[in-house]
Amino acid sequence: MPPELPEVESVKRSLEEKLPSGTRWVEVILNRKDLRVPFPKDLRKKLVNSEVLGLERRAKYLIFKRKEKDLLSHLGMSGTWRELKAGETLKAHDHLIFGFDNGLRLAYNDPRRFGLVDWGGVDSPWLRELGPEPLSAAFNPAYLLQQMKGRKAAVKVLLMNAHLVVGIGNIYASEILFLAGVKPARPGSKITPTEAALIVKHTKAVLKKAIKAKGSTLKDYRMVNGDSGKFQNSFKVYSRGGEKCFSCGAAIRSEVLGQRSTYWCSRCQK
DNA sequence: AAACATTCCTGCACGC
DNA sequence: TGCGTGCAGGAATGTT
Repeated sequence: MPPELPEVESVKRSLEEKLPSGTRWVEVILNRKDLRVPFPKDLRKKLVNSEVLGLERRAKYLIFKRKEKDLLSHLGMSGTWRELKAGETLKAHDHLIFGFDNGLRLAYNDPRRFGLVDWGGVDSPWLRELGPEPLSAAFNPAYLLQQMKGRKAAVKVLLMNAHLVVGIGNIYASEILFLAGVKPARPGSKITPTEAALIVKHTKAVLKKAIKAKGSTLKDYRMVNGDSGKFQNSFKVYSRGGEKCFSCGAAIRSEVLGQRSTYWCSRCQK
């Protein structure tokens, strides 16, 4: 459930309140042996009695920092971490349970199992090859323009490429390009310096707004306490195929691009 | 019942 | 030629 950057960031923040630095694992229960990849064999042994030093987010990964190896969690398409209330019975697809010495109990639920839980810090294979964070100074117009140069892939597909920039998925890619006034199918090589600057500006703006709204809940995504995000109420184009553009009134178009449904206004976006 | 918020892998085409 | 890179397509899976 928390697929894109704002959702993972919101999960991280909601979890931080409940997991102060120094909290220790006291319970680790595996209800199956794998998600997208196998759980580490020694997960229980290595976690129990160790401390959570803090939580971090890199791209769409949630990181439990420890003195020992860090623990990574990726939520795939349908993963959630939720707090288990006292006496709460487990649900279908509660694959992993963590208990902590402050009484917090967490369940990782993931029907489709595209998520993963594995060891790994910033230098791990999971994180090593990733591009810059979109909210960092490294993601700037000059960088984006250079990355777009000579590439014939659609700008939307490139924006969703984690080697180029992380954290942008199918929802926010459409939203960003609408605000930037750029058609999603435009080849990267055709992006002008002015457009690159607009894309960078609106990427940062939309992601920040979405984080403030605690992400977008389409169906599964929830924060640790079960709350929904609110940013879905602010979508300008995503999931609005056939509806009127809020800016110009034209019908929002929808087409599959790079195997993902894509939404845009053919009048506002060039 | 086709679609789905993600990522990784394969295979082909192109260019040096 | 051979190699590296970019890009398209497919797969993993359960739910609605």
